[in-house]
Amino acid sequence: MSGPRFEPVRTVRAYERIVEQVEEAIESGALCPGERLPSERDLMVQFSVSRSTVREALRVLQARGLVRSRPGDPHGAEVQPFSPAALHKSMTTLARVDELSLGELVQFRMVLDASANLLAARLRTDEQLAEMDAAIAGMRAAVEVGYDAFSAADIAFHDAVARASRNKLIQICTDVVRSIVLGLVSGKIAAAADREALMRQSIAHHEEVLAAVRAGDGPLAARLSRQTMYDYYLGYVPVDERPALRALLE
Amino acid sequence: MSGPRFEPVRTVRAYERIVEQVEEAIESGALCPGERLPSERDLMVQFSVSRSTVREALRVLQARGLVRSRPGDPHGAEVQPFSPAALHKSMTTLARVDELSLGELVQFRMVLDASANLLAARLRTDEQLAEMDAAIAGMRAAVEVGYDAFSAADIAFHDAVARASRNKLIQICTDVVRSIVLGLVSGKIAAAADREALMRQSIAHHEEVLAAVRAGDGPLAARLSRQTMYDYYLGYVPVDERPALRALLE
DNA sequence: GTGGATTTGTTCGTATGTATT
DNA sequence: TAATACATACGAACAAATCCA
Repeated sequence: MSGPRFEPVRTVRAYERIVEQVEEAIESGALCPGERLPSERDLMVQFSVSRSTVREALRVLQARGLVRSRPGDPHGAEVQPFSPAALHKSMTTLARVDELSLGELVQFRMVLDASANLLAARLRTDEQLAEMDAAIAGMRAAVEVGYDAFSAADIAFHDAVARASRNKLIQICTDVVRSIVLGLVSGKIAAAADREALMRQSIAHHEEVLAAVRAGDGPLAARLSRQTMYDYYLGYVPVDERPALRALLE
Repeated sequence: MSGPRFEPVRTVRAYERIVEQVEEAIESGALCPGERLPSERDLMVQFSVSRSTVREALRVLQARGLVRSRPGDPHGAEVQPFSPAALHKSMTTLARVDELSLGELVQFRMVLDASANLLAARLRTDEQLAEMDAAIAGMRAAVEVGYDAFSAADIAFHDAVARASRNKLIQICTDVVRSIVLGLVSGKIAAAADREALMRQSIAHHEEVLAAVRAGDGPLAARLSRQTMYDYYLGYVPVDERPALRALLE
């Protein structure tokens, strides 16, 4: 005796309904960054729930980076502009609990950076080219100063390339994965004995990459960027993971 | 009168301290998936905070996908195995609030899928090759059945390739970005008049890719996979975004 | 700058429905 | 079935932070 096909009911928490509604309002553009949510007391009236429930919803929204609330602020929680912080958080968690290896992370950086260079070689503006020039000049100047300054200039170069790719997803993922990788190895690099030689070699490689980008040769820029990153990080990647990295060098 | 350089104090919420401690316990491996947190009442004793504060912390941990709590469960919140759900959520949010275009998303899929194929061509096992064969057979069988079945088989193929790349980050990002793209266009594809022709063409392309992977020709597999995806999605990408896609076809 | 009003952060107590034993 | 322990949700209260007149 088959009656009407009923669907399983998942009881959804009160706070979750609030999260959904506010999320929808923000993602649809009804609420823009800088605008304010009603106060907690107003929200408990509008949703007809208790204050605790409102607060649990706000904590979730805050964890997702959509709003921020400060004690005593009479204007209510502020809608935040999108930031990759939440993305960064979950990817960092992934790296730790799922034991993402340095090899996998560097491999992913090679993929992203090569693609960014490939696209940048065809889509870059002269202004972006100038930014890359400036970044390499910064790297050169920073060799004497120290690793932190060098790393900052290096980041500026890769950021300029990522922007020139005109793909926001590549930009953001580049940023997130890079900071995770640097968190794992920057200490070791800073302490390396041959640090200065590594820097000089890296600069030379970056100049080759930039020349290819300037010439509009995407495939060459991509290949050189992979090689550059490979050479730079190889020493910190466990031996048994190196073949996988080499597989990207074709 | 410059005194000692004091640093600004950021008052950190009580619930945030709880989140940090539990997060650290989970990410360090002290708490493993399947294990249970103490009950809310025990937690309020251990952290010497109120029930509401404990609950706000649990909501945040739940939003990050680290734990899950059910009403009435006498064992307390359960530590969850990592799932890309949180990653998926934040990337979907990014796509909506930052107005990620379909072109950018498809471009990113092309980058990921090409890299996965490049690596798979060199690292795949015979078993994974068989999985890809089976997936393509499934696609062929599904042409008569309908778009949903076809899409499922298509996903199975790309998943097999991603797994064969042996890079978890590529696997997860592939999964996340694909589901976002499909959410945007699957309705249009299912309703397309020339749907069946598209499917048959897609199958032929997938067979070429697989042949390259089987032959161990990574660069060829990568190039063909880019072309396959380009052809499949081109019709749904706005005209002004198409040049950026073509830039990946070298 | 001061004070008062308002808001968030946090606590406590209570009631209710649910899952386990 | 009953007992127990749990999560969910509510409401009142106080302290600390913020804003505005």
